[in-house]
Amino acid sequence: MEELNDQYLQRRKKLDDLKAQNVDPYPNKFVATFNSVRIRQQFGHLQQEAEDPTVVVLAGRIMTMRLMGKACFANLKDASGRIQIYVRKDKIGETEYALFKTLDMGDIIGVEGMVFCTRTGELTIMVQKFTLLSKALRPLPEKWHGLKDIETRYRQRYVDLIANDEVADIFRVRSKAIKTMRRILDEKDFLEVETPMMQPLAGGAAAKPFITHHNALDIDLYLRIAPELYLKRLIVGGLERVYEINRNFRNEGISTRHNPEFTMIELYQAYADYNQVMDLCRELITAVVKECTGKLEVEYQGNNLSFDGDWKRMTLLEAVKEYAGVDFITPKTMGETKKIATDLNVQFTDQDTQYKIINTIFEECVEKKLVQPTFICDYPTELSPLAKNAKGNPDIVERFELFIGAQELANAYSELNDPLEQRKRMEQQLKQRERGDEEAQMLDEDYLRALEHGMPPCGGLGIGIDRLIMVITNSASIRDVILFPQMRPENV
RNA sequence: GGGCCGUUAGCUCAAUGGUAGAGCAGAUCCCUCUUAAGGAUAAGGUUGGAGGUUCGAGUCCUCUACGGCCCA
Repeated sequence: MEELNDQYLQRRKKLDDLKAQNVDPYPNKFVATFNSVRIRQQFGHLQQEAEDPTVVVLAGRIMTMRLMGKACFANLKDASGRIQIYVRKDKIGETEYALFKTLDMGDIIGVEGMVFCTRTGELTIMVQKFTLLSKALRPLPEKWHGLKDIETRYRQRYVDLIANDEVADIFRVRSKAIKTMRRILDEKDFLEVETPMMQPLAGGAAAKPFITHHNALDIDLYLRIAPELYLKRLIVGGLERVYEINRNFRNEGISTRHNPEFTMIELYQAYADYNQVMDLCRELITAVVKECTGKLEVEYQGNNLSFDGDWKRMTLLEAVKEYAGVDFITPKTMGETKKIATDLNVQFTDQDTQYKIINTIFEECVEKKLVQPTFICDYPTELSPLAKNAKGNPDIVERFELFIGAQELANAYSELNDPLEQRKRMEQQLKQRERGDEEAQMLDEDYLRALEHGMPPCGGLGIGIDRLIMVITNSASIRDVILFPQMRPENV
């Protein structure tokens, strides 16, 4: 434990004094009849200096105190907002008032009293009785500037939430966004399911997994990088429409847009293809934007994003042509491709295929320009081992990714349901893995067995929830939309 | 992994290489419509850590920890 400062010691002394006076500083419960927002709703009409005889009871944390001799104004904060209280010696009596004066900012109290409106027009509770509900031993951050230090804000999110009112708003939006998606999918008869987080094979995406160990079984398990292969097993099983909202884990770097654990919604719809999934994707995101912001325009990091109407749709090669200025629609030789990449300062290895290099050009030169919602379609087969080929074109799959604010937000395809083709693709992946590509996928025999039982045609979609929340809350860093982002451990 | 920036009182921030300061919070006192309440007094620091240069280091150098931003 760090060294105790003067303020901590002061509060410890007050705590001891309270106990000596038989005041319980941590009582078991308190029944409130109101919260701050309901008080505003019910009594907001009160004119200046008017009062209402209704007795209200509410609880909250003392955020500010203005002590004036025999009377004190304070502000309480609860989950719904802040409300002013007014405590007067002549109303609560000498002993109680003396006790009130020993309270500190940060203490949690319950109050009972009547609502009135001050001369300056602020709705206030005239306290008749108060109860200490929890003594705070640590001081609050600066009341005007709040808690600014980014490291402390992430490490001690509880202090961040107490001191900076707008932080909770982000997480209310997050909750609302997820509820909206659930509601829409439930209306469409999707079944919400839970599939393993610990998997014997980490499949469904190109990413490095975390490894853990099960002692009783004495086997290594991977934290999942995606739920895809399990959800599609459920499609084989006949559930037809399933979705899961949960964490994925990827053992990669941490940045403003990557957290090792992040939240995805994945959904699969039997008998649909990627075009239908594209409509569903747009419907979901549009509804979330509308529900959370009230409009279809969003200000994101200096750009005005419009979610109204149809969203731009282009193929990968069209996007590379338009935004990187290089035309791969007319076929190029490998030599030409490498020269173009070199000219664009895009790095590649000798083992990279042509499409791999084009994809890298896309990632480096195009993604950052995809600010407005844009569907990129028709990905190369070799980079999409779980997606179904476009009709009559073995090089291209029916797949799209959605980009918003220069970030990949969603990924979807018509799911590959040909078990023999899938085996071939997984064997190719395995070869790449053996050549040292750590992100190439593993061969999952049980998944192939499932496909051999017959999976209906199916469209699948994954949406990165954290990034979606970043967009609708105009957050620059993924850490601002994750309550407890991953940090290097501190020395406490 | 590389580059740049940051780390000073509980919090928010100052301080040409020359006595580490302010506001808020805390303490004591005054104050019954304040709201960043006000007034008075006193107190609060191993300047992230370890070395080095210097008569003298918060400031310059090296290493290191943590964080931020950018690049890979």
